Amino acid sequence: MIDPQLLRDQPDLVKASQERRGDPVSHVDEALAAEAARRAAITEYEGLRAEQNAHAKLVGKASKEERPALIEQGRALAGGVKDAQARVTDAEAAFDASVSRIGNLVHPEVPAGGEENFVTLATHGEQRSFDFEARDHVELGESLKAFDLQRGAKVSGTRFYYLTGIGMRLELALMTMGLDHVLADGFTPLVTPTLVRPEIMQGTGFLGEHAAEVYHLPADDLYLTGTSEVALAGFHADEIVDLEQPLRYAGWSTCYRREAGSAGRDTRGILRVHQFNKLEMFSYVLPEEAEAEHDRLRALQERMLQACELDYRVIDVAAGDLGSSAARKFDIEAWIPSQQQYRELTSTSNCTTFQSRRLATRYRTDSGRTAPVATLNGTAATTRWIVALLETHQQADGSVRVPAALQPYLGGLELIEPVV
RNA sequence: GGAGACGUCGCAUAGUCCGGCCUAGUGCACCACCCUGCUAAGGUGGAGACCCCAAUAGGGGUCCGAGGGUUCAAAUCCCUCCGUCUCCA
Repeated sequence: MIDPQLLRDQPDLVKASQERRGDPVSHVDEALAAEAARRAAITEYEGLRAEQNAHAKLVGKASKEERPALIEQGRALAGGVKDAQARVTDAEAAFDASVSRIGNLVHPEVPAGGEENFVTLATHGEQRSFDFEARDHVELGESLKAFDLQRGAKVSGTRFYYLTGIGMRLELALMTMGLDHVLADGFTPLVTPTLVRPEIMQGTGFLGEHAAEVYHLPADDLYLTGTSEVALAGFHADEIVDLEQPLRYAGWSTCYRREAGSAGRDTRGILRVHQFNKLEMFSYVLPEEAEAEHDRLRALQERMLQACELDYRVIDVAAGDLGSSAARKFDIEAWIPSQQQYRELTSTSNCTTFQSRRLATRYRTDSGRTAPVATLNGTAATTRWIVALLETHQQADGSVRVPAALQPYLGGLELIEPVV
């Protein structure tokens, strides 16, 4: 949620941010009007309520003879209070709906424009190509018996798969290597719930524009999370946390995504699937430390990609392609030889205080007040990395070389060979 | 799945039967000061979260797991939900 104080004091700043996102600027004035209406309703209600409180006290102290008349007066007051309270409820709901349409204030350095207007911050490696016919990850996966797509579809439908044999081991190796990286960086590892209550889903912002992406279990009114970011952001909801040291968590969980609206895209293989595993970093820091933390998450991600000997670029995602909670987002995309293009392997977002404001995660300032914390998240490893790994390290004979850093996680295995 | 108990301002508890004296008491912890020759004891005072108005001070409202209801008035009565615990299966 955007800071209402900022909205009031510097609406032009918020409008400019909306503009850069390509979102309607008119939402700002609408939210301002709703905010004013809300405050007016509250002021009116509180005045009436104070009057009623004072009157009720009189009744309590009144003598038997005086009571009937006073109670009669109280009855009249009660009606007014009830009406005023209903107006407050409505005004707050309207304000809530209105303000939730406004995205986080975009960081000044974020490039304007849409998906294609990203800025490349760094590249690493060489966009590998081969002097033989490169196989795509599906072909490799099948010959290595790393996954089984047909049976995945048979059992669960399209975009489901089994990881089999070396594929299953590769995923575990990647996740475990990621875990070792985050542990070395001081993150506390967590296995998180993957079913969450509506208010947590709502609070983390995933029921906004991407509501159709989320699986819902109506019988229990629970949502399946598309990332452990949800459970990690909810972890300290309604708490005042101590940020003497940053709070850093790494959540290991299965993720579920409906992939609504992506019909026809990446239908081959395990690039875009309904279910996968992910190790997700999540940091709670002081607002002034958020940018440094963002760089820290990105640096860890780069170390992971480098350990896997992948070719990649880091992009500064354009304003129009940011999630509503993110002020800035860096994606790291690995080179996929069969596609001759970069594909996202990690993403890290600085949500500043936007996410924590709705979830009511606060810290104590030096002056003793409470203030919303900054939250950041970033991928440490996911199932999708297998795609880049297989394709990048394939060899002419169809075998796949295991990067040195990953070998210890596969019992020292140096080469993955086709199963005949 | 069945039966029951419980959920109070950081922690622990009182209050709930019988609505108004609850502006939610007490202990511990916390902060400031006093006293004390000293990592102790004692004394005095302060202190919650959220919101509104004024914006220096201050004033007001909301919050007793959550949400409804009854009432002039709800921590207290009623309903629904959530959670914790105990026993049974």
